[in-house]
This record gives sequence, C-alpha cells and structure tokens, in this order.
Amino acid sequence: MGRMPCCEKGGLKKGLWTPEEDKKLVAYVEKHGHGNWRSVPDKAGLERCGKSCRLRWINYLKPDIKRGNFSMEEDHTIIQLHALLGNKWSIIAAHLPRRTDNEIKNYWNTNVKKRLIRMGLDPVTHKPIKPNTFERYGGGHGQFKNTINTNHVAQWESARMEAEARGSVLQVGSHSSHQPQLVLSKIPTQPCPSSSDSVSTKHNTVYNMYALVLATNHDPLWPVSPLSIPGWKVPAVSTNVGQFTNTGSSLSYESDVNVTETNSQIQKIPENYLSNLQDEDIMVAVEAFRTIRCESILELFRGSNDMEGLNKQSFF
DNA sequence: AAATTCCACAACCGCTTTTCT
DNA sequence: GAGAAAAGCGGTTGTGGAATT
Repeated sequence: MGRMPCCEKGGLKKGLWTPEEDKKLVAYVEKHGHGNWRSVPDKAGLERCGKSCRLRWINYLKPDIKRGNFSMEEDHTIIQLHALLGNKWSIIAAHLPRRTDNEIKNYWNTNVKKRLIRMGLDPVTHKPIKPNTFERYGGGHGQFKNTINTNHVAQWESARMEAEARGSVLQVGSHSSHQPQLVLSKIPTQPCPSSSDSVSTKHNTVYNMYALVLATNHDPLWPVSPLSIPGWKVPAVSTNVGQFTNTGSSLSYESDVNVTETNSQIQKIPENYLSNLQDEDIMVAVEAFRTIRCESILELFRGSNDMEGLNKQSFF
C-alpha cells in the first residue's frame, strides 16, 4: 500500500524502556485510555513510535498482566493447545488468562520447545522424531507424573487430522455431562475465493475455520470465551443450534430452524457483543457448537492413561 | 577476576488483517 | 469500493544478567 510505517520517522528512541518512559505511558493511558497509538507518543511526551508504545503497553504495562513463572497447568495447556493449533500464540494466549501472546511465544521458544526436543519429539508435530525415542520417557514408572503424556498428544493429533479429512469433529472424553470434554469443531464461514480445498455444503457455506471449545462444568463464570478465534462473535439470545457466517466485516448467525435460501434468517450481531458476553451467552454458544462444557483442556489427559473415551462423531 | 558462553525475555520488524474515511 | 491508517500477529534480534571457563 505504500504507506510509511509509524516507526520510520527518524530520531525516535529504540531499545529497552526506562522506568520514566513507562511512567509517562502508564499515566497517559490511565488518563486517556488506549487507542490511536500513533498520536500517543506526542501526547505522552515520549520519543517512541506509536507501535512501540502499543507493544510496551500490551506486553508489559497493562495492569492485569500476569508475569513470572508458568505454572504446571499453564505449561500443559500451552503444550496441548500448541499440538492442536501450532504457533497461534494469540489464540493460545486467549486460553491462558492474563498471559500475553509474546510471553507465551518466548516461553515456548526458550523452554518448551527445547524440552520437547530433549524428549525426542518434533516441536512442530509433537510426534517422536525417531521411533522408540519416546519410550524412554513414557514408560509409565511415575518418573514423569504430572507432565504431559506426549503419546496422547500424538494420538490426538493423528485422530484430529483424520477427523479433519472427513470434515468431522473430534471429541475426547466420556459422554457424561459431568465429564470434561474437548471438542475441535469447524466454524462454517462464507466461501472464500482462495479456499478451493474447503468442503462446500448447503447454502454455499464453507467450513474452513476451527474452534477449540473450552468451558467448565463447575464454574459458570470462568472467563474463557467459547470462541477461540478473536473477533468472532456469537448470538446473544437463541435456543436454536445454528451456524455462523462471516459476512464481510460482521459475523452473523443463521438458525438451523426454518433455514431458507435467502438471508432472511440471518441476524446481525452487535459490535459490542463480545465485551458484554454473559454466561448465558456462553452456554448458547457452546450449545451452538454442539459441545458440552469442560473444565479445561488439562482434564483431557488427567486420570486416563489410554485415551479412554476417545471417539469421533460426525458433527456437520 | 576477567572473558566467554548461555539463557530468558523485551523489543523490533515486516507482513497481514481490520477499520476508518 | 478504494485507499490509508491503525491494529494485530508471528518470526527474529538485541540486551542484560547468570553461569561457566
């Protein structure tokens, strides 16, 4: 597009932020809020580019950021989500409250990645690099109790790919509504010109995005959106299981009931919907994806040494 | 004690996507 | 609808402290 990047202006400071600069930025954001970062440096009295200010705020200064060592549970979540999603740091971060994508990315590159390699696992595929290498670590003698069972991850990934090839959803866990489950499902979207390999279905809808649905049976206020993909929104009130369609800049909801060939059943979702997401809405969304709620992805491999309850269900 | 290496993490860079006009 | 600006994202690099030689 030929526009000048905001940081191209000469004479701007780079490198580590000083405490004084942090104070200025925090004071400015607390007083005026964030947004329009390009104008922030001038108004805050900083010799930085707007992009640098934005990153500093998002990754370091924001008050609700959790810093410090990752817990065992966070570690497990990262590994398992990475096995499913790859380097989708922002999506992974959405499932780790108060952690930033940058922090998770750094943690992955400096810690987890090396650990997987040491264990003989490919950090990209999470599968053993060489046959038998894994046995040294997965022998079940308690040595690695409470660490991820990477055999499970490999099995999961294999089953997921198979499910994907068939356009189905992969589900882990028992069918009891009290047992935790994880469902990886496809989000239906409008046809995209470049997605020629997607699966076309009725109403010219194409399933070409995934949602990893996580929720809890026990804590209805658990602050995790059922939608893993930022910016995707769900209907506020509905008792029908439906489909989501991406209509340009907005996402709409199409009910299964009385679906017609026209767009008359499509209802617009308010832009401020996500920020006002209520537990009731989460329930609707989860229902919409035909899933049940689960404690967390960590529950997947807890108390089960052999992927007990693994099954695949046709979803769409 | 000085030099070197290693490591974690903050920050930058370039690109893409979304929003605004 | 087009172009510009802003925001978002992920890969990579730079920096400083700790550990090692």
